[in-house]
Amino acid sequence: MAASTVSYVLSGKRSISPETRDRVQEAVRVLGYRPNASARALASNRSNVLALVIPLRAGMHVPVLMQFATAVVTTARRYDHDVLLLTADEGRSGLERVSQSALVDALVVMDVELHDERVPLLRELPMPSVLIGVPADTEGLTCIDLDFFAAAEQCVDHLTDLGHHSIALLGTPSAVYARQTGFAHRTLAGFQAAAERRGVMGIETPCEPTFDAVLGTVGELLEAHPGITGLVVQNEPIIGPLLDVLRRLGRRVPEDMSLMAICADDVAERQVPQLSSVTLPADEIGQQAVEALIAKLEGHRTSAGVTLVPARLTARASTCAAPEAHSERTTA
Amino acid sequence: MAASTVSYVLSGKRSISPETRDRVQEAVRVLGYRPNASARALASNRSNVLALVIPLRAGMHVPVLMQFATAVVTTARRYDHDVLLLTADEGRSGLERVSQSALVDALVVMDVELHDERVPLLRELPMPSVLIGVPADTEGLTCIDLDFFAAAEQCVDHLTDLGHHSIALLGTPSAVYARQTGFAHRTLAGFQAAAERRGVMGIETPCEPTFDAVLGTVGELLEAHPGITGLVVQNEPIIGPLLDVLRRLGRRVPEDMSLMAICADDVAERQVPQLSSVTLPADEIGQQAVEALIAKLEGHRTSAGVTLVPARLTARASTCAAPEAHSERTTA
DNA sequence: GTGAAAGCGCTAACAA
DNA sequence: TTGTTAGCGCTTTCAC
Repeated sequence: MAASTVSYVLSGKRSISPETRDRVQEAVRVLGYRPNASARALASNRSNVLALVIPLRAGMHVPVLMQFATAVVTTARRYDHDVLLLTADEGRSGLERVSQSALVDALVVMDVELHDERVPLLRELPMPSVLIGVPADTEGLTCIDLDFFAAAEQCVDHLTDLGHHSIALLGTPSAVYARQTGFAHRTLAGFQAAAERRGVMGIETPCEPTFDAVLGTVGELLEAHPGITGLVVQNEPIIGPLLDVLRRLGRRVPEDMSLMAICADDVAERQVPQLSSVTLPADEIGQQAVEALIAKLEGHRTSAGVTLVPARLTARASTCAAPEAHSERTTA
Repeated sequence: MAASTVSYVLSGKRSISPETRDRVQEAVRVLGYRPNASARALASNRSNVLALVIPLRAGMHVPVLMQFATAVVTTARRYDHDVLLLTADEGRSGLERVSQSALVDALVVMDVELHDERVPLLRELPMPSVLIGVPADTEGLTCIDLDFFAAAEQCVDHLTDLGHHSIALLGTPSAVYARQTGFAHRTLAGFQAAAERRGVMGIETPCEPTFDAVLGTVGELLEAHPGITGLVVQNEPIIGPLLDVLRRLGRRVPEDMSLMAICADDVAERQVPQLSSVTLPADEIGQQAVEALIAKLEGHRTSAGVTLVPARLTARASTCAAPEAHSERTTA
């Protein structure tokens, strides 16, 4: 019984007679044998580890990140890979380190900015990568993300169809826009485009995730634009406070104010009233990211490029027809 | 110039003449040389990777987990280690896999239950580990956690000192108790012990993290025990809804109802009013966990055993003297 | 203070 | 279908 035979039984890379296979498997079981990961990686030039770069920066909402991370780890395990956790604060050097030392076979990069300094590096690295998010120049990259442009459009369309003429986007904290984070920008663009296309007034404002900030932001917003009857929120942590603030301001949801969110379904359903929303399918995106990487690793000729997961809107209890009193036409 | 010389320059494991050292470092810089991680691990029997087992189970609050994870990664990097992310749903087999294949050098295990099935395994594995959390039998283990017993005691003492005689603990979701998660149990025990010691009435109830659940739980609680004037919350996601519910029920904080939380300081400070709290120093705990592991890896004779980070209470705006109207003595 | 050489435990090409 | 063998790229002992 040669060592190579064992190796081949375990990897299935060549055909083995049933008897030998069984004998090997039995021995493996009895001895509790596990191949040494480093030796295997050294010999095969594959570590079977993926790097996941998670942002730990201002304004990122943690539960969503965790949902991505979970999906990535779970999917990676399905393809017999492990996941090395990198924080974005190591920046370029972290990516260089883990790829040049061959610690990992491939990279999943989250929280991509429009002009992300890591993007040129990713093009050069001798290693496949997938971005969760879309930078300005996607040449040579594989990106996957929710179609935030369409998500915002659908929100505006839904509200406009209900007769709302004055709509606001309550966005992410301003730091996120300042960094030119892709998803926030694409949402904003979709919102503006749809408002213009539908001929309704669209106002945008960032919002920090504290109760006072929500109170202040919404207060000023409604003071400056009293005719607003529809709100689109892309900022998970403020959803709770926002509902509270609207109550305090005497605006009932949805009778006086229709509310839409771009967030995970379970978050939308947990609110009172349940929110009409465009779902942010973190599981699906994380899974697709890993599957794209695995395909690349296996040398499949994958059509690189940008994959946008279609936006799916679910109408729930937080949106209804615009109140008559406010339905005089207002144009942008 | 022998390969070994380069190795020694990089590791500093034997003295090198300044000239050779400089020459090597210059060459490394120019060529952008990085040692191959697998080869290094194979030869040295050290992967320089730690495993972090993160729970993704019912009732765990995500931002806190992320804070732990960040602290672990950041600290690990300071000691030149990387972090492999495991989810708790792989259970024992995940730990066996990464340790027996020598993928990692050591383990950080979070979300430990009182009778955790992984604990016996950790004792047997040929690899150091640190638990964040404390199981029932800590023989041979290294554990680190906040002193939740003392945390609860301090909350009760603070409220009792302010003249409150009837106090409730609004705990984690019941699934967390059902799993006998260590931190929840120790908090409960500390709450009961302190209430008894101080001769005040202590009522405990779990609470699910939805608005309706909070409304229901608190409603029933105050109906059954109208004399309650002090609340201790160990359940971060319900803090916002709870403040809202109390407002709806016409109980002002702190005039009618004093409120204490066991949570991260920034969470307490973000509320309106700012909450008196015992801090949950996830950074500190995560950092200490990694440092304990590194010490073990370096063969330091570390006093294994349980390290409880002392509870630190900060009084803020959510607690005050018990209202006169309710201050008739009530005993348990 | 430096170099030479023997592995670390696998995989994969080559032989049979 | 199986065995033999040459590395993979380092670290570390041993010799100088």
